[in-house]
Amino acid sequence: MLAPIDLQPFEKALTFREAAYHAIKHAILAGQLEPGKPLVEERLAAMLKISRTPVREALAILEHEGLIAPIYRRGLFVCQLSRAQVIELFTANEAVEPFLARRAAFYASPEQLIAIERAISDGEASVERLDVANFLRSGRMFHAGIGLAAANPTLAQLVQRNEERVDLFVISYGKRIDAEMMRASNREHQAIYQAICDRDPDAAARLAIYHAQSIRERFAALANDESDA
Amino acid sequence: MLAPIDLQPFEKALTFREAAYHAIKHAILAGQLEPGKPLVEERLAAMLKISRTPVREALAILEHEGLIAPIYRRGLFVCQLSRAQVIELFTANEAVEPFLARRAAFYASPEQLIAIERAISDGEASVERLDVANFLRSGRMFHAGIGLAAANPTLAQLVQRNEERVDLFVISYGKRIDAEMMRASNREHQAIYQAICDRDPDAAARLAIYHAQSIRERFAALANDESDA
DNA sequence: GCGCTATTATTTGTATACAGTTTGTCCCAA
DNA sequence: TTGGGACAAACTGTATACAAATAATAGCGC
Repeated sequence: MLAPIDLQPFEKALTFREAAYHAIKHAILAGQLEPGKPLVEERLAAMLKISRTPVREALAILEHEGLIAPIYRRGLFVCQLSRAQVIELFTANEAVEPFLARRAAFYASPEQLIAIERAISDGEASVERLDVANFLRSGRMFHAGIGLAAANPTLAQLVQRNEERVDLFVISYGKRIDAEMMRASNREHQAIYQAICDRDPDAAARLAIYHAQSIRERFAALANDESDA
Repeated sequence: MLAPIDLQPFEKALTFREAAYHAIKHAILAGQLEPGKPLVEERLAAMLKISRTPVREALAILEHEGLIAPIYRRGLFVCQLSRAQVIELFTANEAVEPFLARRAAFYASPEQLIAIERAISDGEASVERLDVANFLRSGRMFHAGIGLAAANPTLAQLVQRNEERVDLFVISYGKRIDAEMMRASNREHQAIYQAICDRDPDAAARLAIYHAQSIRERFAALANDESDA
């Protein structure tokens, strides 16, 4: 329990702060640091084998991103999003994703298309292995790829952060994500990708809206199954 | 030169970090900390009469928001946005603002309408006094008001941050903002406000698009006057 | 045995200390 | 006078130290 977080994969970071930021974020999104659980600074520092100072700076950023939440003098906790918050995120995505998909259909370079395709393949591979964490990660890669291809860093970043927060919700509430849900999502990704390859902005935008809406419906159904709020 | 930043107005903040965050951000957006100028941690700490630790945490967040940028081992600098970056911000706004305006026309409460109206009045008062900093601030208040009324914190926050970064550009490049520009912007704000009051979502969205586009054109013209990139 | 209070342990929020790097300056030589 | 190198100063990035506050625990009375 002392070293589940590894600094190694992020050593490319110049500063300990960046390394801690990526490592902690990764641990959260991989489900290693569970929503609702407290994050003890000293423990994280020990895991990363650094001092509390850069850890605190990383945590300040993650807090600002909405992945963790503080209670004054009591500590930080991995966020547990409410259903209403997730709905709100999806609403935001419904505004932004079609815009990005449309632009991606205009601007995507061959390399960017390959990156998107790779994310889709990764997602499909995850279904077979029932690897939910990797499925979510591939979804983030897909949307990040679209964002990059759309040549609008601001909105791309927004979508990426939204995806992360949605995934956090899935991690806490969505134990029962099944293969069929994953396959449906992958099919929609594939369709968007195809429209972008075909340089068909209208289709890309339309499919992106459809994807955002059907994801929302799938998740609403899933959340309704849970008894609590 | 030792105490231009006052911690006083933000003492409501629980932590020094929050106070520093707000104070530094305020100083940047008020033009007291000029774009391109270095931010020395110890100096800021001295100005705020606190230690470097909470200052650094605040700076980490501001860096993440894109208001300041670091050069490794050389220091932090108030961002100087390029014209391309600003165009990109406007493009993002053109996607998001109509969405928010439309929703505001649905959901705005009477109190929220009053807040929006107050922002407009504040902007109009700024024209008379040729107070650019306050004009910009009132613009941010206006868009923040729309965002709040639209009941979508995620997108509202995005627009607010975009506005801040745009204002940063204005501060560095837009010395020659004239009364006519300010008046045109105010007129467009007024029109959007009216549509929201009339509960006319389509008009609100249309006027928001028009506003975003015409702002972009005004700024493009302004930036083109400058010789440098 | 159960509830209440006092004490101890953790843990945060802030300050200070220290090491390494970069920048600027001064001096000397060509 | 100017170019280069050593030295000094300033500043960042990180670690450690400390105080205040909260949570946990033990002891006590009933």
